[in-house]
Amino acid sequence: MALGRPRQFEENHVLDTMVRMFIRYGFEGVSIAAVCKETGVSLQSLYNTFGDKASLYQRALARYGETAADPMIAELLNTEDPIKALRDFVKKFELYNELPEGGGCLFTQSLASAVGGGPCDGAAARSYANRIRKALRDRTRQAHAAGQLDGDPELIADALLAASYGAAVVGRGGLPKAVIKNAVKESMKLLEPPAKS
Amino acid sequence: MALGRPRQFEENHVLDTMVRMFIRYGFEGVSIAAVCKETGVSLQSLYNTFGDKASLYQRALARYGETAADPMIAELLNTEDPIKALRDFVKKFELYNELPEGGGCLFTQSLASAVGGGPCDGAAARSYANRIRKALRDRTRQAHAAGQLDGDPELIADALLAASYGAAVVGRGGLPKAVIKNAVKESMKLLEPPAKS
DNA sequence: CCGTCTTTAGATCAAACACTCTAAAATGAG
DNA sequence: CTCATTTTAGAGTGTTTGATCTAAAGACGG
Repeated sequence: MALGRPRQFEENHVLDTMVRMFIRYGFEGVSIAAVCKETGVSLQSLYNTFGDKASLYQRALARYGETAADPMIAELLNTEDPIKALRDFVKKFELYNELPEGGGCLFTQSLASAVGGGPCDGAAARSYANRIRKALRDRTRQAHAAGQLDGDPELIADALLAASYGAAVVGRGGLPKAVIKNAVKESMKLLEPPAKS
Repeated sequence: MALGRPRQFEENHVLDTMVRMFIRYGFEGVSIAAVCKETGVSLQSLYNTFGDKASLYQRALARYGETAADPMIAELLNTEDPIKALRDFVKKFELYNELPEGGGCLFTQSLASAVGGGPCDGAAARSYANRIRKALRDRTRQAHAAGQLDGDPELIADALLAASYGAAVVGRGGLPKAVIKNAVKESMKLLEPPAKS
């Protein structure tokens, strides 16, 4: 049977552009017309491909998870030395000091502004948060078992999770760069080995 | 001379309602018509009193600072024992676990979603962040001088500042309550006295 | 009661919004 | 080529938006 006219755009490329726009302007701040102009995709094609605006936002969230969160989780889980994995995770907070204009973390924004039951529900961001949390717990438990970590692994994991959202807000908000730098230093203190007795 | 017809609303009461609405729905998610319906104030009166929507948002930010941030800063600065002041500050993070539906911190939301140069610029939230930061530094320095604090006071102050934004996001986003609880416990560890040698 | 000033209420406006419709363009199958 | 199928382009839908305009309502000084 006939396949019809082929698409003139790449789905993932369009999604990446939408991710950037949603991060910069938020769900309500991005109009469908603006997406068309920015991506060059026609209005009807957008609706054919992604459905309505809420679905479009969900697709962007999923794409952001694949391109931004998944690699981070993978690195956190795959680095052999658990304490090194955790320190690398924390070190990355400093990237929020180098955000381009309008840059940031889409999940953090979604969590911070999601209205319950609204069109841009934060369920996707919450799901990823729990995955990251689980990964952090795995690694802190391993580091603890290896004698590399002082204190309760689960407490430390949650402290790092919360700190990551804090860094995202501080960086996006344009607070002094020393804030993240210093917060990273203090988070690193949570990842020090037990004092020798 | 004549004073004209007196107002049928209290400015601060209207602002408080708008603060609640902006926290819940965000800048773009609140329509002027919705504000009129919610506050009972007529459209023209809103424009006469507050100006356009951007000014209205700025007024709401200012009001939020007066009612929410100022008392917190005051308590942080006025509690005699510096280490107690800091611990009370951190303990309050747990309030983000008890947010009403659609509740949250307007400053955190503003920092996380402010678009540069847009109508809802994050300057007010940034200004308050710096005030809180300064207050935290003052108190950590005092605690350090009093021998109540181990580690660099400025680093600890920034770690607490970032942690507070993280807690706001975690609470608003509806992550498990253990996250904030555990993050608070770990933040408290930064506020422990030096080990006796 | 009489002006004068201010606040109200409601109609109104142009622009932007999410979304749909219609028809032309572009491909593969037969 | 011809047909079936899909994507495209662009006009057009009704609604909502932020903001303005006009006129009535309300309170004070005289």
